[in-house]
Amino acid sequence: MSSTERLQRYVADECGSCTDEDLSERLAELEELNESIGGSDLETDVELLSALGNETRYKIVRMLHAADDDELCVCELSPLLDVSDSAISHALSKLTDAGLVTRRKEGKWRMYRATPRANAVLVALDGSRSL
Amino acid sequence: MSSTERLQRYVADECGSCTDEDLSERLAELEELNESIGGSDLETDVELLSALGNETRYKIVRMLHAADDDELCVCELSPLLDVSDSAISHALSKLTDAGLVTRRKEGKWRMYRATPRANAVLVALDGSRSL
DNA sequence: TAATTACTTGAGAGTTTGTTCAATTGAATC
DNA sequence: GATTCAATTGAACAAACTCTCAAGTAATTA
Repeated sequence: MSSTERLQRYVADECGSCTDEDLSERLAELEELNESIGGSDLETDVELLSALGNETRYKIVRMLHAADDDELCVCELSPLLDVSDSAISHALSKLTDAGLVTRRKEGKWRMYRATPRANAVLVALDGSRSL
Repeated sequence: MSSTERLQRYVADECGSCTDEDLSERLAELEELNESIGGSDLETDVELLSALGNETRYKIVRMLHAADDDELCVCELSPLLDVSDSAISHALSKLTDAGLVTRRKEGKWRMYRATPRANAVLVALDGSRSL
């Protein structure tokens, strides 16, 4: 059974009948919904979301966000996270790739800061918690 | 080398010196940053983000979001996703658990709708794309 | 009531992830 | 220049994920 046959039965269920034209029309409508995803830069968004969807990385970004527009170095993050420095470094690397944090060298220290996009997502999460 | 020793050297680097009291103070400040995460319901947020951080599930939520406040049934999602119905069902189940979609029975069809929180997160992603 | 339909569920295979350990880089200090 | 220090990188491996297939369930239809 193809998935469009099922859709045809669904449309028939909805509308009383479903010609092949009706089916094509509905498929076109759905295709349009799908097109609208095109404008959303799927790959980038999924990378961002999966980067943030991990406890260690989420905590890091939360801390940087809570630090307002201040930077923190790895040595400041480390005491509050119960994973190795190596794990923190891997996490920060992934977060950087995903566009959630930026990195700056300061002598032998590396300073990290949450990006505006990271802040926007966290604000949205906080604001939508009670919806 | 403990991570607080390194922090002590960092604070000394910043301020010229770092007594044990200075160190305690800085640690307390960082602890406060960490406390502020408490109010964010870490587990729920991470579950939500990791649920959305997958191509199949992201596409589904995007389609439901693009359908505005309309519901879609599995049979409408299926033609546009190149995975099995079973995979779609697994995906929808995870999205439901994460609070991103709601489910309703309508005869033999199952209707899905994006939650307000899902919509809020997608709007934030769209709005922050150019930041 | 037997068959069909629309999905869901569970098991299992292959892949990806997240962590640690060991080694390395680049900067500062001795 | 050798050493120390902060952080990164790569390898390795267990744990978690994502998909498919096969079987199951609840609703409709014959």
